[in-house]
Amino acid sequence: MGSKEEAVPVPPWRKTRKPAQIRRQLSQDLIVETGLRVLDAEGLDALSMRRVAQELDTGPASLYAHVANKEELLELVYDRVLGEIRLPERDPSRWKDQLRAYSLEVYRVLNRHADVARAALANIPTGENSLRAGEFVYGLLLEAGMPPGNAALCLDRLSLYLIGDAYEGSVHVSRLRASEMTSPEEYFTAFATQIAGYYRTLPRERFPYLVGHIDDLIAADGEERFRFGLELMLDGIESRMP
Amino acid sequence: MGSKEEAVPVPPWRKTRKPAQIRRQLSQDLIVETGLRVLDAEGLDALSMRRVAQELDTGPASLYAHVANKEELLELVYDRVLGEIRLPERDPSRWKDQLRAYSLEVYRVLNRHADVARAALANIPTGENSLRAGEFVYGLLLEAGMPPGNAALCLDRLSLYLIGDAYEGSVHVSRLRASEMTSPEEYFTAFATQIAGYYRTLPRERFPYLVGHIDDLIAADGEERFRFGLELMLDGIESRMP
DNA sequence: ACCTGAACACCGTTCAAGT
DNA sequence: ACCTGAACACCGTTCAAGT
Repeated sequence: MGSKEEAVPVPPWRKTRKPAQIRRQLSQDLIVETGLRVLDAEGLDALSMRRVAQELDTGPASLYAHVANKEELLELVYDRVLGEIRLPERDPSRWKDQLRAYSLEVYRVLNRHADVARAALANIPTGENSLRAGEFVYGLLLEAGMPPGNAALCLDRLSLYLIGDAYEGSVHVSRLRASEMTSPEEYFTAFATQIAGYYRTLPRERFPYLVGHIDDLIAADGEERFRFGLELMLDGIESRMP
Repeated sequence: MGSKEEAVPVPPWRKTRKPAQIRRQLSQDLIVETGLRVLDAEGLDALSMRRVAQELDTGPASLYAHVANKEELLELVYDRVLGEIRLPERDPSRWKDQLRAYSLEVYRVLNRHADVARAALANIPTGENSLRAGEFVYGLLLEAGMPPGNAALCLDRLSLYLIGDAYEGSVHVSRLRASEMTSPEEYFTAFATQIAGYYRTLPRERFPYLVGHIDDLIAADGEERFRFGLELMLDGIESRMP
């Protein structure tokens, strides 16, 4: 009879293959969750079907029972992230403030999961949470009195701006990841001085304005740029509000 | 002695390897040109180092003598495309018209090489032609009287808008390519009716505004959307012009 | 300096076979 | 219905060897 001692560890040369009856309990949610974890930790380039499967202790083929293909997985991950967007009660009398707050909320959510924007722009989102956000913005513009056609265009262009900016930001995040730097600030200053150094080597007679204003060109950081562009759009929208 | 007849075709079982002396005459320009050709014909997904090498009748390793890696190749292809942008003489008294015309020119050039935008947004362009375009816009804004800091932000945001829109367009082009449709118009109507059909299945009580205005939401095509967003930005810029 | 074949360490997806 | 191993047809990049 065996003793009641602690179980002996499995010897390393034994391939501890679980019996076929104990199957992995996969599910779409689990796969999406795992995908997001890989995305957050190591970026879009690391997010492969094989990698997600590995993380779930199975082979890549197993995923295809729950997800049509990689594109669908990315869409699902993206919509999961959009679920983090918190929306207030609509108040059309304060439409501009609310649109600004909404945009900053999206900015923060997308930047929290840097690389997800790289997946977003490549697809036409029709997920639950994407619709929720769209309904909020579109409803706000209509209730504030904008004609439906113009409101549709405003929604479309604002969304493009939010995702486009996040995409650009994600490029920097993946460069930060690739470099050995730790803080975003360190990366930002390193990047800015690198650009500035390059600009200083340019022929002044061909690019007088760029070379002459290097410091102005690299002054603003990502969030300042985002806010400036956002105000450009909001002012443009305002001037089309009856 | 051999006859003077027509040369006999090479038998298919003979591997007609050219003698090692006749080396391929590669060059960076040739590689970039070939890359662009593949991109235009079959899209970004088809543009691989191996494919370009194949097109040039050589192995993928040969490219690395002229190009650091795939990223550099994409940057070079992108800047080659930007070289097609034609710029007028700057006339600051007509800055808004000129900025509009410039934007439409960029729109057309980027859409002519659909997928190149997908390569652009992923990199920080420092090429010759990218600088040329930047100098034009920045100089125009400065000469029109805008303070350097604001002009830098306007340049940055306008560029993001142009590339972001082109990127979005390229997604549709690659879907058009994947489908069996021939004309962009056919694709656009198919896409619009598909979206409309999907929206009609949504629960009305949760998304009243979106479901209630389906036709307004899908009415505008790509260029209309682009122009609307452009005017939003130009108006915003104008209101910051002293 | 430029070019090459072979190799390395990866991909997404399919398919027949299992439960 | 769900899961699996093996295979297919691809990737980008490196490296030692050639000229």
